[in-house]
Amino acid sequence: MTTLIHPACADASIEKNWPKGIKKTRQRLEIFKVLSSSSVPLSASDIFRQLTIGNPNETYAFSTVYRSLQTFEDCGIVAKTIFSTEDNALYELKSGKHRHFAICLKCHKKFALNGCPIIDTRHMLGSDMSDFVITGHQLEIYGYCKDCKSE
Amino acid sequence: MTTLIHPACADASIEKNWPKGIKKTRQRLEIFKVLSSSSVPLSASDIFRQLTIGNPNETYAFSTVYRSLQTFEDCGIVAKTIFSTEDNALYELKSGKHRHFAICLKCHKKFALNGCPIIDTRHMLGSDMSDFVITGHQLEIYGYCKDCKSE
DNA sequence: TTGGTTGCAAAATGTTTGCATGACC
DNA sequence: GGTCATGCAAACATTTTGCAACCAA
Repeated sequence: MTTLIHPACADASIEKNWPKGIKKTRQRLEIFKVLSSSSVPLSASDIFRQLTIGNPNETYAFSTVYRSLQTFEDCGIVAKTIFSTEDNALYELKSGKHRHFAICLKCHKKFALNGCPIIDTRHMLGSDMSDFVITGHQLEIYGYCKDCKSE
Repeated sequence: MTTLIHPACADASIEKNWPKGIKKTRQRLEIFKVLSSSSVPLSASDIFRQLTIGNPNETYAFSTVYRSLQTFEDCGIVAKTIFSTEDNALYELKSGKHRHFAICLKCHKKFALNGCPIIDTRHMLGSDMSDFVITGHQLEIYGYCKDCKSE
């Protein structure tokens, strides 16, 4: 269990994006790396699997994954989402611009969409809801992907 | 455990909307009634609670609630949704027009929105996804409601 | 009557927590 | 060295399943 210069530490984006005030542990660095290398949101099990596969001689606990993700979320660098097609939470690094996904109802694969439709969300709130403060929104598009639509 | 003319059976909307081919049991009728009397999606526990409170001398099983909801969903009269602010599934009767909700991030109350923004979802799919077949979408608006925004 | 439905209990799944050990700063 | 994070196991919440008894059609 080496604590020398860990490969993950060499990554410039980690140095730059690491939240202030939280310890840089081997586990958190690895989880961050897994997240940053994925183009779609991952479940805790996805992450755990990648950790153990990628580092067969290290040990990881599921609770560490959950706690690290929670910490990252509290720091504002990770977004937790529950899609309607899954029954568990998925996590992704927050990038500057938020994204939406098209999700296949059969294979559950997710496809990042081009940007975000300019929705006049204000307009949707009735006059009786003029005091609701909008901070964000989530949009998911459902359907069938290329591989599943023919079946 | 009377099986005479049950109050729920007298309700015209149930007679009219009941899916063909599934048995009309006391439990299913009561669950349908709970769903149809709510303006927001309900969890299985919500429904179970209302069943046992509303009918103290009847017995209900949690599994019956889940199985009935699954049956209703299969028949196409109930929609199951998992909102990102909760970690469990919510159920509602499908009305003709689909709805969206504004959800308070603090108290998790849901407010039905006025209709649906006309989103050009097709436009969001890149040219590489021209063979994705869109069947629906889900939109949630997040923020803080009147009672929570000041805190 | 008969197959579908229920209640109960137990299992499966995803997530959280308590606590002693261990690692970062 | 002191504090915070980890690993492990156990708790927890939600949902699913097996099975015998029961009920609607």
